[in-house]
Amino acid sequence: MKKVSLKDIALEAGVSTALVSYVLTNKDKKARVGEGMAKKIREIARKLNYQPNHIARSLKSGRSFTIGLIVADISNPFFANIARTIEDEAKKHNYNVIFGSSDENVDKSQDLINVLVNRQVDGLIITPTEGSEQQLQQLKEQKIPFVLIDRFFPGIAASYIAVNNRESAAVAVSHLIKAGRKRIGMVAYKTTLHHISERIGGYQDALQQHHIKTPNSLLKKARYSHLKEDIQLAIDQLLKGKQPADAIFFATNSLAIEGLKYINTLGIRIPDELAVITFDEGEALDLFYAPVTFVRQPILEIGKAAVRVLLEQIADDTSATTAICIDTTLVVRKSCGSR
Amino acid sequence: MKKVSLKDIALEAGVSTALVSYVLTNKDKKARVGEGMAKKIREIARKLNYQPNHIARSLKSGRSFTIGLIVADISNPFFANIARTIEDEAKKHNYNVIFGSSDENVDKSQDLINVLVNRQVDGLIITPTEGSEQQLQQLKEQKIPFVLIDRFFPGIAASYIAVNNRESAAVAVSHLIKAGRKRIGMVAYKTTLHHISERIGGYQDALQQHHIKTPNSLLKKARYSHLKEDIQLAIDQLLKGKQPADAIFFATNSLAIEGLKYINTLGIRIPDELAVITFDEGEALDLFYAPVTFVRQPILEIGKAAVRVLLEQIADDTSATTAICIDTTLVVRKSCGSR
DNA sequence: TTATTTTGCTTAAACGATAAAGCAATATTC
DNA sequence: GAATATTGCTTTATCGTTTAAGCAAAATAA
Repeated sequence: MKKVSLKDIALEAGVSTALVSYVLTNKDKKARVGEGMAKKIREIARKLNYQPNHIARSLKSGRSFTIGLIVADISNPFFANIARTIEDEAKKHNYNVIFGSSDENVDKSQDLINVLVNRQVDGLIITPTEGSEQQLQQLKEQKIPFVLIDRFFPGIAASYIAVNNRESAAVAVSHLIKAGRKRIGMVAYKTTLHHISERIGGYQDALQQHHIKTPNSLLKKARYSHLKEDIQLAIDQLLKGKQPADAIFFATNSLAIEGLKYINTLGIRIPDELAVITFDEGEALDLFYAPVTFVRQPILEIGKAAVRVLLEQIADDTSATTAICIDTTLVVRKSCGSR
Repeated sequence: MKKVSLKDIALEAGVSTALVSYVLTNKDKKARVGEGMAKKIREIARKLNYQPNHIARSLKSGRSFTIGLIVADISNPFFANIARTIEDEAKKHNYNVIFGSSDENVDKSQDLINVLVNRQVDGLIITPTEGSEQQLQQLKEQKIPFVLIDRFFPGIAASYIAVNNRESAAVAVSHLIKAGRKRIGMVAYKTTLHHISERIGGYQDALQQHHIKTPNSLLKKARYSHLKEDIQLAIDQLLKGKQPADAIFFATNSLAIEGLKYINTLGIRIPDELAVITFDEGEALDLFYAPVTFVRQPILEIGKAAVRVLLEQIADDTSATTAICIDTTLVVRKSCGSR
């Protein structure tokens, strides 16, 4: 059974396809289509179960009503949740989402951008990877609307939705300090990405503000590509010295989960022997025997804002950028001990 | 800066668009294009950074090289992981993925199918919701290729990728029995979906096989729409009677996590007071103080098989269906006690 | 040298939908 | 009754790409 097109309806009604198009896009009044004929066409369309061909429409209109979404990894709960809110929000505006995972890899990111742009997405929501500045620059030159989420490059004027990473990190670390911790370590990614630098900056701000001298050796960085090994090494180093850390601040979800898995195997009790605090939530952190205190990023807001800003940009067509910084909340639970 | 089209290249090279098309789709030999001209065209294309318009191509070819993916909820790790493998596998074949979440809701599912079909996806990978039989029937009538994952309807001839739910459940429950548990409860979804029925069937098979009389009251069903309340009630009922259950088999990931959260608040120790086993993995279950024994569904295989079968079906165009049943593995950890 | 083949390109139609412009026939105005 | 406006539809061009068909000019064969 072939797909039903305007032509089929036109044939059956004995009119031109133009007339059918006018009626089915509800321009029948404007196009002065006779009432009787309009009704007849609608009926035939229903009878044949006509479904407009979105591709043909896109070609004509130059708009695909599709958003491209590039995240680091769609199987990471943080991104999956963002993807979900973006999907929902997009659908409200009759947009669909094509997604891809960059794995924090510049080349994959470029590939994805190419593919999505070739597919004529109307705009992109991107979690940019380290070193992807030129890619964004190119998008700007091509006047393809895009919005960054989770991170951005201070040197590149682009719309983005982010949280106040520095303050949030400082609040988290201050919380550890107020809970009586003296030797606070941090585990971050080895990256130049701004959001991570800011979280590290916030960690250092808080220590300094409370006049806690902390050697640089308590700041550990793990490679994305060797997460497990690097985290284990980092934790070993943090905990096995003469003056072991009494608290660890994890820069993200995945770092915390991987870290806690290892800490579990070491038989170290949280929060008695070690306090733990992290960015991002996750069911794993809820279910942990000492539910982990964390910095909550408002995922729903981020997703909604990203879609809103992107659609504005698509509609506007000016190259003005919008930067949105959203506040986080510290959700205090058991993993930092008394308070 | 407008998008570069074949026309622009043709203009610059002083030839027709047809020639450019032949060259850039590497049909220059077949179409007897002069070597020099081919080279010239390729150079201009590179210089202008020509990117083919995928939409126009799709319109012409009738194929979009896009797969529609409908899952229950993309933010559920199980589906997010499947989505990831489908994305990767699709990309290998130059396909992209548009996704949507049905929330186990028939109407949303129908909406999604309509939207994706209108967008001319070449085929669909679907986690069908309860009551969506007609939707699938309609897809069959429209000759739109689709593959079901996770579940299927025994009454509908369709391609699907699933695991042997019944045996897997029986193996899980037998494991509990061998670990010395006598009163084994189960928490499932309240649904007629086949995979859940099968898991329940497997639970009952195992009990019967080991001649363990178990009242029906130990089988609990939670509504998807009222997960939290229903699970709490179920667990209360399972654990607070005169003869409380000494083990619980959760039919899925989400049930287990929600259940364990509540069990935690009750202060019940796993596995001493209660053994727990579940379908599906998850970081939360790894990080749990008694890492949870679970039935592992080979997500990678499922995703790959789904894409493979779908692409075969798209290529073949016969209405033959392929059903694939994959074995699971029981991953034994701490949550069922001694063994 | 003439006939035939090959080469290198162009023309034109098509995919399905949209929308401006055109054109009769009917209705309204003066 | 002639001039004008309105109605109801069709024609045609367009979006960007593909591809069969066509057509000169050049190369080869007879």
